[in-house]
Amino acid sequence: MDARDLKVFEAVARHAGMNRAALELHTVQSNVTTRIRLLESELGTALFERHTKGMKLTAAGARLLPHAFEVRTALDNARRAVTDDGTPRGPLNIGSRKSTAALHLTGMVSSYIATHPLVDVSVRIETSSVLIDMVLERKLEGAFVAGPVEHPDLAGDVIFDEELVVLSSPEITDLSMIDCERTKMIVLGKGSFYHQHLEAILAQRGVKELRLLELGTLEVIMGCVASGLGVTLLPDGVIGPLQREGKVRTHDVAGSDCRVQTLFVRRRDGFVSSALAAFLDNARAYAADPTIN
Amino acid sequence: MDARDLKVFEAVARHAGMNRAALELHTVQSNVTTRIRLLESELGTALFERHTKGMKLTAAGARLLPHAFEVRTALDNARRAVTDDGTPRGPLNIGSRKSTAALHLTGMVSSYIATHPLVDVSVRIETSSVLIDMVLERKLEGAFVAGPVEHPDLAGDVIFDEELVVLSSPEITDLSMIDCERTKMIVLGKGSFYHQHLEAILAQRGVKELRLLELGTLEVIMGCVASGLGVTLLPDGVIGPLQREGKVRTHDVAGSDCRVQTLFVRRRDGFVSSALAAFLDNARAYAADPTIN
DNA sequence: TCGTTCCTATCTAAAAAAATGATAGCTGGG
DNA sequence: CCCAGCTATCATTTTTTTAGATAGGAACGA
Repeated sequence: MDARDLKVFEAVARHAGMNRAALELHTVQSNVTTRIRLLESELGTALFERHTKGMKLTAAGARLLPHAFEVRTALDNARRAVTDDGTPRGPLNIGSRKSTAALHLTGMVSSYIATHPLVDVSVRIETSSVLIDMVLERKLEGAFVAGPVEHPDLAGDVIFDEELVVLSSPEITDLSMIDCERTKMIVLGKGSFYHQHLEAILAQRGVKELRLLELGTLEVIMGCVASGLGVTLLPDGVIGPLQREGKVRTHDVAGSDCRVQTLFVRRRDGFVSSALAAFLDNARAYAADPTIN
Repeated sequence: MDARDLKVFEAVARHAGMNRAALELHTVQSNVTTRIRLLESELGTALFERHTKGMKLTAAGARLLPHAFEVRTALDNARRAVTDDGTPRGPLNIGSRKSTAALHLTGMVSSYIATHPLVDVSVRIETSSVLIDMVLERKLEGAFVAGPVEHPDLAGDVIFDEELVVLSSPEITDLSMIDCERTKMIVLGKGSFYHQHLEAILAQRGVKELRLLELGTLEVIMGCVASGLGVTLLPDGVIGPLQREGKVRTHDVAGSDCRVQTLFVRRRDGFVSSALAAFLDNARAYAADPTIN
C-alpha cells in the first residue's frame, strides 16, 4: 500500500465511481480499476461493492478512508516542513473571535508584522464555534476562541486568562446606583460572551432591563463609559490608563465566575509553519506584557 | 514525494549512508542514490550533505525526518484499520503502574477476557514514567499511569479518580493513638505514590518514623491492617466489605490533597484497535461500578 | 607512499510497473 | 429493446525502477 494508491482510493470513494475518479486523477478508468484491484488484493479485503451505477464503500473501505486522509495530510506536512526553512514568510491564515480581536489583535499583529515583514497575515473574524469548524476543516491554521474547548483533533493553548470587571463612569460608586432608564449596556457585539455575562451580572445585582448599545471599537466604548452613557464589561488588563486617570471606575464581580480564557486552537495534525510558531511566541509575549509592543 | 521515497530517505538518514541503507532495503546502492537524488530535485532542496564517509542530514533533511516517521505510522494505521473488522481479537499490549494493577487490574481484566476470548492480553507492570516512555516508543498501546500527564503526543483519559483514606484497625479511632513502636506503614510498593503520601500524611498528623511493611497483594494488606499490624493508605472505593463488617476503620485525610487520578495514556497517533477500544469501554464501566464484573 | 577499504555518482541494459485505448459485459430506465 | 453509464479485461506502449558494473574521492594503516 502506498500513498498513491490511497489517493486513488480516496478519489473513487469520494466520487463513488471509477470513471469520475479517473477524470479527477487525469487518467483513464482502466487504470483506476487496476489500482483498486491491486490494492484490494494486497490488503486481502474488498474495499468497494461494485454496483451497476458505481462503487460503494464496504465496511473495510469505510474504515480505511479516514486513514487515507491522514496519510495525505502527513505527506502534505512533510512537504511543507522541507520548504519552511525557519524564517517566517508566506501566508498566515488565522481567525479570532470579535472581542479578542478588538481588545488584543492590534497589539499582537502590529508588533508581529513589524518583526516579520515577509508574512502575509490574514485574520478572519467569526464566532468561536464557526472558527473551530474552520480550523477543523483546515481553512484556518488556528484561531483565538473562547475556552474551554475539548476536541480530540484540536490542540488549545491558553493565551489570555483574564478577570472581567464592570466599568462605569466614576460617579457610579456602586452598581445599584445605576439609573436603569438612562444607562445602557455597552458591548462590542450583541449576544457575545461579554454581553451575556454583563446581563447576568447586572441581573444578579438587581439592575435589570438596561438598553443595549453596540459599538465597534474599544476606544469608543471607553469614551462612552467615561461620559456616563453606560456600563460595560471588559478584561481588567486592557483598561489601564483611563482608570488611572480616574475617568472610569471598575467594579469587581469576583463572585460571578467572570474569568474568560482565550485559547489559540489548531489542528493537532496541522503543520505549524515558522510564521505560525513566531506568531504564537509573539502572542504569548504580548499576553504576558501587553505594553511590550 | 511518496511514501516509498520517504522510506528510503528514512533508512539513509538512520544509517547515515546509502550502502547501509541499500542493505536494509534489500536493494542496491545505485538505486538508493537515484531515489534520493530524485527526491531532492523534486523538493528543490538538498536533504543530505555528501561526505566521503557517508551522508549527513542537512537542516531541511532534519526537518523532514519526523514527518517521514509520521507518514509511515499513518500508513501503518491505515493497514491495521482495514484488517481490524471491529471484533476484538489478537494481541493487546498495555501497561499498568503497580498500585493500579493491584487494586483494579484483576477486576478489569477478568471481565474483559471473559467477554473477549480472542484477545491475547499482556500487561506490563512498571513505574509511570517508564510506562510513559514505552508508550511514546510504541512498545505499548497504552498504559495506566498516575496523573496528571502533559505531553503533546499523548492522549490521556481519566479512568480512576479516587479519594484516598488511611486504614487502621477498628481500635484506632484517631491517628494520634498510633503506637509508633509497634505499628507499621503497610504499602504495596516501597517509594510508591501511596507510600510517599502516607508518610506525609502521618508526619502532618504528628505520627513519625513508622517502620515499613511491603506486601504484595491487597488482600494481605487488608488482613494485616485488620489485625492491627499497621496502617495503610488506599482509595476508598476498594475497601467496601471489610469496612462494613467493622474489621477496619477509615480515617479521612480531606485536608491533604489526597486524590489520586489514574489515567490511561496512549499515543495520539497510535491506532486504537477494537481490542483496545473494548478494553477501555470495559475499564470505564468497571471504574463507574467495580462490582459490575 | 602505496594499497586497501569504504563511500557516493553515474551509466546501461533489463525488468517491472503503470498508463493507455479498445472492447466486452452488465444493468436500469426511457 | 436499445441506450446510457458503469466496471472488467486485455494487448500495447510508455515510464519507472532495478541491477550490475565502473569510476572516483578520501581516510587509514603498513
